[in-house]
Amino acid sequence: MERHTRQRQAVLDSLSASGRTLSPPEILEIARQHAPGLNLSTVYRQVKALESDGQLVKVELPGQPARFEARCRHGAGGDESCSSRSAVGAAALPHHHHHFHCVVCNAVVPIHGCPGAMQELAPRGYLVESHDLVLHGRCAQCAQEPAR
Amino acid sequence: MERHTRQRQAVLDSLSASGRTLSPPEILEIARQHAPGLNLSTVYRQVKALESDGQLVKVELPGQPARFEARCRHGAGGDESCSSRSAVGAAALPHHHHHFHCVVCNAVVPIHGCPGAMQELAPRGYLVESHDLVLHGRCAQCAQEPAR
DNA sequence: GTATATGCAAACCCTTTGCACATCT
DNA sequence: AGATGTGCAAAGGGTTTGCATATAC
Repeated sequence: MERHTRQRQAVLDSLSASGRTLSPPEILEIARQHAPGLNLSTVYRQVKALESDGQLVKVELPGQPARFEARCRHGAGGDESCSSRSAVGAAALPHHHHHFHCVVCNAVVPIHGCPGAMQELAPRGYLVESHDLVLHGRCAQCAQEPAR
Repeated sequence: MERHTRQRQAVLDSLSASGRTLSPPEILEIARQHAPGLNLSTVYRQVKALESDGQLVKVELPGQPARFEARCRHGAGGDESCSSRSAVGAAALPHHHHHFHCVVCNAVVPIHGCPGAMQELAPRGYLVESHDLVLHGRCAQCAQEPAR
C-alpha cells in the first residue's frame, strides 16, 4: 500500500524536525538535504498521502497557501492537550486545535485551547459542525524586537 | 478618480442584491445581465477598487478562493437578520465580524458574535493583534433538509 | 516480477498584468 | 482632450496530473 521511500521519510522528517508548519516549497528545500533530486510534485503527493495517513495535518489560513505540520508537535512553548471535537467523516482525526500566525516572521504555530460555545454565535436554526480560528499577531521573539 | 461605469455598477448591484458573499466568477455571471460583455478581469479590478473604497468586504475562508460581500448598513437589533439569502437585507458592519459557511449549499453569511478573550489562547509572550473565525455547518435551510 | 512512487513537463485554477482601444468627465 | 476603465490574451503563483522510468516489496 504505502511504500517506504527516501522521499517519504525526508518529507516527514523535515516537518517533525522543524516543529512548525511548513509550506510545500519549504518542505522541498529542507527535505532535499536528505533526498537529493526531490521534486515538488513528490512533496505534494507525499504530503497528501501522509495527511490521509494521519501523520500530517494540513493547515490553511485565510488567503494563504496551505502549510503542513507534523501531528501533535508544539514548537513554541505551550503544550497540553487539545480537546477533541466532532468529526465529519470517519478517518484518523487529528486533535482539534488552532493556530497563531506571526505577522512579522510569518511563522505559524499550533495553540492549545479553544473559546468553545460556537453554536451560540450562529443564527437561529443554523447548525454548527466545526470551526476554524486563527490568531494573528507577534510571536514571542518578534514581540520583543522593536522593528524589523 | 473613480469613474462611474456600467460595469462598476453591475458588480456592486450583483453583490447588494444577492445578500450573501459571491466569488468573482459568480459576480461575473450575475453582473453580466446588466453589463453584457463584462470580463472577469474587470470584475477582479472593480472588486479590488470597491474594496479599498470601502463598499465591499473581501471574505477569505481557509482553503477557498476569495469571496466578496456588499457592505450594507443594517438596522439595529437582529439576531439572525442577515441569515436569509434572498432579497432580505444583508448585514455587514464595517466592524469586526466573522462568517458562517454552509457546507451543504456553500453560502457564506456574516455573523455578529465573537468569543473574545483571544489573548488568553496564545502562548506566553505572544501578542495577539487580530483573529479570524469561521463557523462551518448547515444553514437554516439546509439543516432542515434530509441529511445526505 | 509487479505494483507503486518518482521526476519531468504540461495542465489547471485563481488572480494579476500589459497593451491597445473604448469610455467617462 | 485627458484620464481612467475595459476587453483580450498572456503571464504568474500554487497545485494537480499524465506518462515513462525507477524503485520497493
